[in-house]
Amino acid sequence: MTAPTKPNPSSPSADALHGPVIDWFEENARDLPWRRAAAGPWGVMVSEFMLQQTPVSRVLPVYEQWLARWPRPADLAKESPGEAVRAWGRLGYPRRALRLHGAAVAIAERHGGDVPTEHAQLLALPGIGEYTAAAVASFAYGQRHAVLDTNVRRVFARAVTGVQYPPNATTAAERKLARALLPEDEHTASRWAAASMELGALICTAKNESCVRCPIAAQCAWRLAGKPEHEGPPRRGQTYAGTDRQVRGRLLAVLRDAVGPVPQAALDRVWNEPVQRARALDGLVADGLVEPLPGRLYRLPLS
DNA sequence: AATGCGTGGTT
DNA sequence: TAACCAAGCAT
Repeated sequence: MTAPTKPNPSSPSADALHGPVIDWFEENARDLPWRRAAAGPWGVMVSEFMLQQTPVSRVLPVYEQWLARWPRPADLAKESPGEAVRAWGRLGYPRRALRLHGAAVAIAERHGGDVPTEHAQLLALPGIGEYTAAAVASFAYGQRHAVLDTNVRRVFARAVTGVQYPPNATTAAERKLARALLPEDEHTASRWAAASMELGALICTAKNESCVRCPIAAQCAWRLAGKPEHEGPPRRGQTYAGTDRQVRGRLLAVLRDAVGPVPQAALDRVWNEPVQRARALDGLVADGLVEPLPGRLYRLPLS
Protein backbone atom coordinates (compact mmCIF):
# COMPACT_ATOMS: atom_id res chain seq x y z
CA MET A 1 0.00 0.00 0.00
CA THR A 2 1.40 3.34 -1.04
CA ALA A 3 1.87 5.91 1.66
CA PRO A 4 -0.75 8.59 1.08
CA THR A 5 1.82 11.38 1.05
CA LYS A 6 4.25 9.76 -1.36
CA PRO A 7 4.13 11.40 -4.77
CA ASN A 8 2.70 9.28 -7.54
CA PRO A 9 5.16 8.02 -10.13
CA SER A 10 3.33 10.29 -12.56
CA SER A 11 3.19 13.27 -10.21
CA PRO A 12 3.98 16.63 -11.77
CA SER A 13 7.34 18.26 -11.24
CA ALA A 14 7.66 21.32 -9.07
CA ASP A 15 8.61 23.51 -12.01
CA ALA A 16 5.50 22.47 -13.89
CA LEU A 17 3.33 23.67 -11.03
CA HIS A 18 4.87 26.99 -10.02
CA GLY A 19 4.25 28.97 -13.20
CA PRO A 20 0.60 28.07 -13.78
CA VAL A 21 -0.37 28.47 -10.13
CA ILE A 22 1.42 31.79 -9.66
CA ASP A 23 0.05 33.13 -12.95
CA TRP A 24 -3.43 32.07 -11.93
CA PHE A 25 -2.93 33.83 -8.59
CA GLU A 26 -1.90 37.08 -10.27
CA GLU A 27 -5.22 37.07 -12.12
CA ASN A 28 -7.55 35.67 -9.49
CA ALA A 29 -6.26 36.59 -6.03
CA ARG A 30 -8.91 38.11 -3.80
CA ASP A 31 -8.34 41.71 -2.79
CA LEU A 32 -8.16 41.07 0.94
CA PRO A 33 -7.20 43.90 3.29
CA TRP A 34 -4.31 42.02 4.87
CA ARG A 35 -2.78 41.53 1.42
CA ARG A 36 -2.46 45.26 0.80
CA ALA A 37 0.87 46.89 1.54
CA ALA A 38 -0.82 49.17 4.06
CA ALA A 39 -1.62 46.20 6.29
CA GLY A 40 2.02 45.73 7.21
CA PRO A 41 3.37 42.83 9.27
CA TRP A 42 1.00 43.56 12.15
CA GLY A 43 -2.02 43.42 9.86
CA VAL A 44 -0.79 40.13 8.43
CA MET A 45 -0.26 38.73 11.90
CA VAL A 46 -3.69 39.79 13.17
CA SER A 47 -5.33 38.29 10.11
CA GLU A 48 -3.50 35.00 10.58
CA PHE A 49 -4.69 34.68 14.16
CA MET A 50 -8.26 35.41 13.13
CA LEU A 51 -8.16 33.06 10.17
CA GLN A 52 -7.13 30.05 12.27
CA GLN A 53 -10.18 27.83 11.75
CA THR A 54 -12.42 30.76 10.82
CA PRO A 55 -13.70 31.69 7.32
CA VAL A 56 -12.58 34.88 5.60
CA SER A 57 -16.10 36.29 5.40
CA ARG A 58 -16.47 36.31 9.15
CA VAL A 59 -12.97 37.66 9.78
CA LEU A 60 -13.25 40.70 7.49
CA PRO A 61 -15.38 43.03 9.66
CA VAL A 62 -13.60 42.16 12.90
CA TYR A 63 -10.21 42.58 11.28
CA GLU A 64 -11.10 46.11 10.17
CA GLN A 65 -12.26 47.02 13.67
CA TRP A 66 -9.11 45.67 15.29
CA LEU A 67 -6.70 47.41 12.95
CA ALA A 68 -8.55 50.70 13.30
CA ARG A 69 -8.54 50.43 17.06
CA TRP A 70 -5.07 48.93 17.54
CA PRO A 71 -2.96 49.93 14.52
CA ARG A 72 0.28 48.80 16.16
CA PRO A 73 1.17 45.94 18.53
CA ALA A 74 1.91 48.44 21.32
CA ASP A 75 -1.63 49.81 21.08
CA LEU A 76 -3.10 46.39 21.79
CA ALA A 77 -0.49 45.69 24.45
CA LYS A 78 -1.76 48.65 26.46
CA GLU A 79 -5.27 47.22 26.64
CA SER A 80 -6.53 44.66 29.11
CA PRO A 81 -6.75 41.11 27.77
CA GLY A 82 -10.49 41.25 28.46
CA GLU A 83 -10.90 44.05 25.93
CA ALA A 84 -9.24 41.86 23.32
CA VAL A 85 -11.64 39.04 24.17
CA ARG A 86 -14.58 41.44 23.97
CA ALA A 87 -13.50 42.83 20.60
CA TRP A 88 -13.04 39.28 19.33
CA GLY A 89 -16.81 39.11 19.26
CA ARG A 90 -18.21 35.88 17.87
CA LEU A 91 -15.20 34.76 15.84
CA GLY A 92 -14.91 31.68 18.02
CA TYR A 93 -11.99 30.11 19.86
CA PRO A 94 -11.56 33.21 22.05
CA ARG A 95 -8.32 31.91 23.50
CA ARG A 96 -6.88 33.22 20.25
CA ALA A 97 -7.76 36.75 21.37
CA LEU A 98 -5.93 36.18 24.63
CA ARG A 99 -2.89 34.83 22.82
CA LEU A 100 -2.86 37.62 20.28
CA HIS A 101 -2.92 40.10 23.15
CA GLY A 102 -0.08 38.18 24.80
CA ALA A 103 1.86 38.22 21.56
CA ALA A 104 1.39 42.00 21.31
CA VAL A 105 2.71 42.41 24.86
CA ALA A 106 5.73 40.25 24.03
CA ILE A 107 6.37 42.23 20.84
CA ALA A 108 6.23 45.49 22.76
CA GLU A 109 8.56 44.17 25.44
CA ARG A 110 11.02 42.04 23.51
CA HIS A 111 10.97 43.37 19.97
CA GLY A 112 10.70 47.13 20.31
CA GLY A 113 7.10 47.10 19.14
CA ASP A 114 7.83 45.57 15.73
CA VAL A 115 6.58 42.16 14.62
CA PRO A 116 9.75 40.04 14.56
CA THR A 117 11.15 38.96 11.23
CA GLU A 118 12.68 35.64 12.21
CA HIS A 119 10.68 32.42 12.05
CA ALA A 120 12.05 31.27 15.42
CA GLN A 121 11.11 34.56 17.08
CA LEU A 122 7.62 34.36 15.67
CA LEU A 123 7.27 30.76 16.77
CA ALA A 124 8.13 31.77 20.32
CA LEU A 125 5.12 34.09 20.55
CA PRO A 126 1.92 32.80 22.17
CA GLY A 127 -0.62 31.48 19.69
CA ILE A 128 1.89 31.17 16.87
CA GLY A 129 2.70 27.66 15.70
CA GLU A 130 4.51 26.28 12.70
CA TYR A 131 1.95 27.41 10.17
CA THR A 132 1.45 30.97 11.44
CA ALA A 133 5.17 31.60 11.88
CA ALA A 134 5.80 30.56 8.28
CA ALA A 135 2.80 32.52 7.02
CA VAL A 136 3.84 35.79 8.69
CA ALA A 137 7.48 35.40 7.63
CA SER A 138 6.41 34.64 4.06
CA PHE A 139 3.47 37.02 3.55
CA ALA A 140 4.72 39.95 5.61
CA TYR A 141 8.44 39.72 4.95
CA GLY A 142 8.65 37.86 1.67
CA GLN A 143 10.79 35.07 3.09
CA ARG A 144 11.12 31.55 1.77
CA HIS A 145 9.18 29.14 3.97
CA ALA A 146 6.96 26.13 3.39
CA VAL A 147 3.54 27.42 4.38
CA LEU A 148 1.56 24.28 5.03
CA ASP A 149 -2.04 24.97 5.93
CA THR A 150 -5.11 22.86 5.28
CA ASN A 151 -5.56 24.36 1.80
CA VAL A 152 -2.02 23.69 0.68
CA ARG A 153 -2.10 20.22 2.16
CA ARG A 154 -5.20 19.42 0.13
CA VAL A 155 -3.72 20.83 -3.08
CA PHE A 156 -0.58 18.74 -2.62
CA ALA A 157 -2.56 15.64 -1.69
CA ARG A 158 -4.49 15.88 -4.92
CA ALA A 159 -2.10 17.36 -7.45
CA VAL A 160 1.01 15.49 -6.34
CA THR A 161 0.07 12.50 -4.23
CA GLY A 162 -3.11 11.66 -6.10
CA VAL A 163 -5.50 11.29 -3.17
CA GLN A 164 -8.61 13.28 -2.33
CA TYR A 165 -7.66 14.38 1.17
CA PRO A 166 -4.47 14.74 3.19
CA PRO A 167 -3.99 12.74 6.41
CA ASN A 168 -5.75 13.92 9.56
CA ALA A 169 -2.58 15.28 11.13
CA THR A 170 0.29 16.84 9.21
CA THR A 171 2.99 14.24 8.59
CA ALA A 172 6.73 14.46 8.16
CA ALA A 173 6.23 13.31 4.58
CA GLU A 174 3.99 16.27 3.88
CA ARG A 175 6.54 18.70 5.29
CA LYS A 176 9.24 17.10 3.22
CA LEU A 177 7.11 17.36 0.10
CA ALA A 178 6.28 21.00 0.82
CA ARG A 179 9.97 21.81 1.17
CA ALA A 180 10.78 19.94 -2.02
CA LEU A 181 8.16 21.90 -3.94
CA LEU A 182 9.31 25.28 -2.61
CA PRO A 183 10.89 27.45 -5.33
CA GLU A 184 14.52 28.33 -4.74
CA ASP A 185 14.10 32.03 -5.30
CA GLU A 186 12.82 33.82 -2.20
CA HIS A 187 10.34 36.09 -3.91
CA THR A 188 8.96 33.27 -6.04
CA ALA A 189 8.68 31.08 -2.96
CA SER A 190 6.56 33.61 -1.12
CA ARG A 191 4.30 34.06 -4.15
CA TRP A 192 4.01 30.30 -4.45
CA ALA A 193 2.99 30.02 -0.80
CA ALA A 194 0.19 32.56 -1.21
CA ALA A 195 -0.84 31.20 -4.60
CA SER A 196 -1.05 27.53 -3.63
CA MET A 197 -3.07 28.47 -0.56
CA GLU A 198 -5.46 30.57 -2.61
CA LEU A 199 -5.87 27.74 -5.10
CA GLY A 200 -6.97 25.47 -2.28
CA ALA A 201 -9.32 28.11 -0.90
CA LEU A 202 -11.03 28.99 -4.18
CA ILE A 203 -10.67 26.09 -6.62
CA CYS A 204 -9.32 22.93 -5.01
CA THR A 205 -11.84 23.06 -2.19
CA ALA A 206 -12.74 20.22 0.16
CA LYS A 207 -16.16 19.80 -1.46
CA ASN A 208 -17.25 20.72 -4.98
CA GLU A 209 -13.78 21.32 -6.30
CA SER A 210 -13.72 23.20 -9.59
CA CYS A 211 -11.27 21.35 -11.78
CA VAL A 212 -12.53 23.13 -14.89
CA ARG A 213 -11.07 26.37 -13.56
CA CYS A 214 -7.91 24.81 -12.17
CA PRO A 215 -4.63 25.93 -13.74
CA ILE A 216 -2.96 22.58 -13.06
CA ALA A 217 -5.86 20.25 -13.83
CA ALA A 218 -3.93 18.76 -16.75
CA GLN A 219 -1.18 17.60 -14.40
CA CYS A 220 -3.23 16.77 -11.30
CA ALA A 221 -2.46 13.23 -10.16
CA TRP A 222 -5.82 12.83 -8.44
CA ARG A 223 -7.85 13.98 -11.44
CA LEU A 224 -5.77 11.88 -13.83
CA ALA A 225 -6.47 8.86 -11.62
CA GLY A 226 -10.19 9.44 -12.02
CA LYS A 227 -10.67 11.30 -8.73
CA PRO A 228 -10.88 8.22 -6.50
CA GLU A 229 -12.89 8.55 -3.29
CA HIS A 230 -11.08 9.06 -0.03
CA GLU A 231 -10.24 5.81 1.74
CA GLY A 232 -9.05 5.32 5.24
CA PRO A 233 -10.22 6.66 8.58
CA PRO A 234 -12.92 9.32 8.32
CA ARG A 235 -11.94 12.70 9.57
CA ARG A 236 -12.91 13.26 13.18
CA GLY A 237 -16.27 14.92 13.36
CA GLN A 238 -16.74 17.93 15.57
CA THR A 239 -19.94 17.60 17.54
CA TYR A 240 -20.92 20.73 19.35
CA ALA A 241 -24.44 20.60 20.78
CA GLY A 242 -24.32 19.72 24.45
CA THR A 243 -20.56 20.01 24.82
CA ASP A 244 -18.59 22.08 27.29
CA ARG A 245 -17.59 24.24 24.35
CA GLN A 246 -21.17 25.25 23.81
CA VAL A 247 -21.58 26.09 27.49
CA ARG A 248 -18.34 28.07 27.53
CA GLY A 249 -19.52 29.97 24.48
CA ARG A 250 -22.76 30.94 26.17
CA LEU A 251 -21.06 31.98 29.38
CA LEU A 252 -18.53 34.11 27.57
CA ALA A 253 -21.24 35.72 25.44
CA VAL A 254 -22.92 37.01 28.60
CA LEU A 255 -19.65 38.42 29.91
CA ARG A 256 -18.76 40.02 26.57
CA ASP A 257 -22.08 41.81 26.38
CA ALA A 258 -21.97 43.02 29.99
CA VAL A 259 -20.46 46.38 30.84
CA GLY A 260 -19.22 45.44 34.31
CA PRO A 261 -18.92 42.36 36.53
CA VAL A 262 -21.70 39.79 36.20
CA PRO A 263 -23.31 37.98 39.15
CA GLN A 264 -23.12 34.20 39.03
CA ALA A 265 -26.92 34.06 38.99
CA ALA A 266 -26.89 35.65 35.54
CA LEU A 267 -24.41 33.05 34.30
CA ASP A 268 -26.45 30.23 35.79
CA ARG A 269 -29.29 31.03 33.39
CA VAL A 270 -27.37 30.04 30.27
CA TRP A 271 -27.25 26.30 31.09
CA ASN A 272 -29.51 24.29 33.32
CA GLU A 273 -27.18 21.43 34.16
CA PRO A 274 -25.19 22.67 37.19
CA VAL A 275 -22.26 20.26 37.09
CA GLN A 276 -21.41 20.93 33.48
CA ARG A 277 -22.04 24.62 33.94
CA ALA A 278 -19.60 24.82 36.84
CA ARG A 279 -17.02 22.81 34.96
CA ALA A 280 -17.27 25.12 31.96
CA LEU A 281 -16.92 28.25 34.11
CA ASP A 282 -13.96 26.78 35.97
CA GLY A 283 -12.38 26.01 32.64
CA LEU A 284 -12.79 29.58 31.44
CA VAL A 285 -11.19 30.84 34.66
CA ALA A 286 -8.35 28.34 34.35
CA ASP A 287 -7.77 29.49 30.77
CA GLY A 288 -7.58 33.11 31.85
CA LEU A 289 -10.65 34.06 29.83
CA VAL A 290 -12.70 34.89 32.91
CA GLU A 291 -11.73 36.56 36.16
CA PRO A 292 -13.57 35.63 39.36
CA LEU A 293 -14.20 38.44 41.83
CA PRO A 294 -15.30 38.37 45.48
CA GLY A 295 -19.03 38.06 45.99
CA ARG A 296 -19.67 35.53 43.20
CA LEU A 297 -19.01 38.07 40.48
CA TYR A 298 -17.24 37.40 37.18
CA ARG A 299 -15.81 39.56 34.42
CA LEU A 300 -13.50 39.45 31.43
CA PRO A 301 -9.87 39.58 32.61
CA LEU A 302 -8.45 42.98 33.52
CA SER A 303 -4.96 41.60 33.60
C1' DA B 1 -0.72 11.59 19.09
C1' DA B 2 -5.19 12.44 20.35
C1' DT B 3 -8.15 15.82 22.23
C1' DG B 4 -10.27 20.20 23.46
C1' DC B 5 -11.25 24.50 21.94
C1' DG B 6 -16.50 28.50 19.10
C1' DT B 7 -19.25 29.85 15.65
C1' DG B 8 -22.09 30.06 11.67
C1' DG B 9 -22.81 29.00 6.81
C1' DT B 10 -23.65 25.22 3.51
C1' DT B 11 -25.40 20.86 1.83
C1' DT C 1 -31.16 18.18 8.86
C1' DA C 2 -27.41 16.55 11.02
C1' DA C 3 -22.99 16.57 9.37
C1' DC C 4 -19.46 18.86 7.39
C1' DC C 5 -16.42 22.58 6.80
C1' DA C 6 -13.43 27.02 7.69
C1' DA C 7 -5.58 30.28 6.65
C1' DG C 8 -4.38 25.85 13.91
C1' DC C 9 -2.54 25.85 18.56
C1' DA C 10 -1.42 23.89 22.97
C1' DT C 11 -1.07 20.14 25.83
